Amino acid sequence: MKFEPHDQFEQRQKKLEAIQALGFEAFPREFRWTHTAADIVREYGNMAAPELDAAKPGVSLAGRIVSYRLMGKAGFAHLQGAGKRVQVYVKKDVVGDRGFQLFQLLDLGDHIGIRGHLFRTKTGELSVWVEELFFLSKALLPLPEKWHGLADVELRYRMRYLDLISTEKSRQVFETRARIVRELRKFFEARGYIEVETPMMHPIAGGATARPFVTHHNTLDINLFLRIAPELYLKRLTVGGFDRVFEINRNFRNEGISTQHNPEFTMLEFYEAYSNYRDLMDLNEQLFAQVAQAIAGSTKVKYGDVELDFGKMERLSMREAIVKYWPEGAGTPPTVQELAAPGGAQRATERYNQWAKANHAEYAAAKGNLADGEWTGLLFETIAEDKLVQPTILYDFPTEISPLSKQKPEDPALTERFEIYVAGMEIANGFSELNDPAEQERRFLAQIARGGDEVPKQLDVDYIRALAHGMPPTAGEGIGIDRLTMLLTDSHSIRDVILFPQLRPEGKPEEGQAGQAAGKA
RNA sequence: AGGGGCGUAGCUCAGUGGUAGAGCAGCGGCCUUUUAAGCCGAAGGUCGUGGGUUCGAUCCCCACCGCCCCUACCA
Repeated sequence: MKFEPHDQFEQRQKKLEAIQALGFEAFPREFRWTHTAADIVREYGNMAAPELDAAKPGVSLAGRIVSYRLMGKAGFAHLQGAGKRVQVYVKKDVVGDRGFQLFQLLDLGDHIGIRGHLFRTKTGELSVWVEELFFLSKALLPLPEKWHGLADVELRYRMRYLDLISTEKSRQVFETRARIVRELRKFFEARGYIEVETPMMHPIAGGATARPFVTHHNTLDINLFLRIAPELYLKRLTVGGFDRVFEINRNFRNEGISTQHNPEFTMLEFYEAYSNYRDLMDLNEQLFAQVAQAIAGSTKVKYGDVELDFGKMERLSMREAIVKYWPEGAGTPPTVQELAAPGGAQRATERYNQWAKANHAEYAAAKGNLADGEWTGLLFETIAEDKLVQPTILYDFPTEISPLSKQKPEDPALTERFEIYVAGMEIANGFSELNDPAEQERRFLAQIARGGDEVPKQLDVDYIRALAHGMPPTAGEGIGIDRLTMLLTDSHSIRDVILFPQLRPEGKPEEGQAGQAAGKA
């Protein structure tokens, strides 16, 4: 074992030996505490010095030493637990020679337990008058600098444990994330949903358009894909009679990494039989308002320099959004009817691109030959997506880009699908589920014919067969938990809401990496 | 993948074409109500890596490695 900084590591090992020489165990097994730091602050935070002196409330407390001031024959330290800290005061003539020798051998980062009573110091800080000290664990490596903490973002991600100790804001983000997940479970359980877990390893990576990770099962000798979505399994469950199901778990997509993308990310997916996409839109308005209220205490949430209002959601069809956010100066906006006409979306996009070229605006670059619906999707993403800052339900997606959604009865070019956008990010995606097995097969085959590595190579016959056994009319949706957490914690990088975000492995690339056999690209 | 930025002590950061600095942490000493404790003393560095220019490079140039941001793919 050899870690930087060697000198401090060795120094602390010597101290640990000295602590053992005093008769303390190096790695004790337990400490029976009576109060947490939070308990002490909550119960005695407002008690004045004379009251404390009269009552001398007894406490046993454990925690990590995060500040340490030794002054000859007495000293102070702060013990931190679960983000809260309490000062302790250690006096040689109270704790005795052995106890004080132990105190002198402590370092920032060590865990100790103390028994004593509460009092206030001259300067008024609520503190524990230590009567007995218990050694609990040595930090052989030092903590980050006590005032600035850990500022290097790379170190914060790689050594998250240090970030959690020294950056209170970071702790809170992950506590909030846990509360968000709890609220979501409460919301769905209150509506009669049951939570399930479906496979993460799929023989066919379906349910979304994305490049999958491939792995291999030795005994079966088959390749498997880490799931890109749980969708097709959850819908098998609605066939099976689970009329209201949800799953909160990871998806894996072998694509770019950015402030909004991590290769593994957490989705809530839920399916509700006998409902359609309009029902889900209504449900979402309640859901987002309720979660925001529970987490932020208001439906209005500060995100950067804007205030997001989850109390109401604008609803726009995709074509309406294109018309609404058509840039000024790019000529007359197309009408919804023009966009709906054959070739209309392409003509509008070309018109937009002429303007974009001349004005150095974002260009709508089409890859290959696009169908009408793909043009519509492309144009929307180019001119409107990042304008959708306030929570917006965008609905009626083209059929060509929605292979799992049910078509609108009055217009088969469109599906009953919506997405929720907030702060320019896609947060949710839901639709009336396509449950016609023949139509589903036709769409899958069309996808496969089109090709590309974001699309399965083979038909998911098992899924079609499940549909053929009869799936009730169902609406389903996925919500990105990481992005939702970003919104509710004012975080602007997905890495700040994922405990251990994906980074390049440390050290030399050729050493011991899993994918070495693949060689250089 | 393309563009921009960053990389100096364990941590947070200064700095200069002439052999490297502070604060915190650590070490020795003093200090029994401090709180970014204080005071005295000593220590700590292949200035990301490898080339090049130069009498001389941490600094200038090139390549590579890593991280961050933007763009592209995507949720």
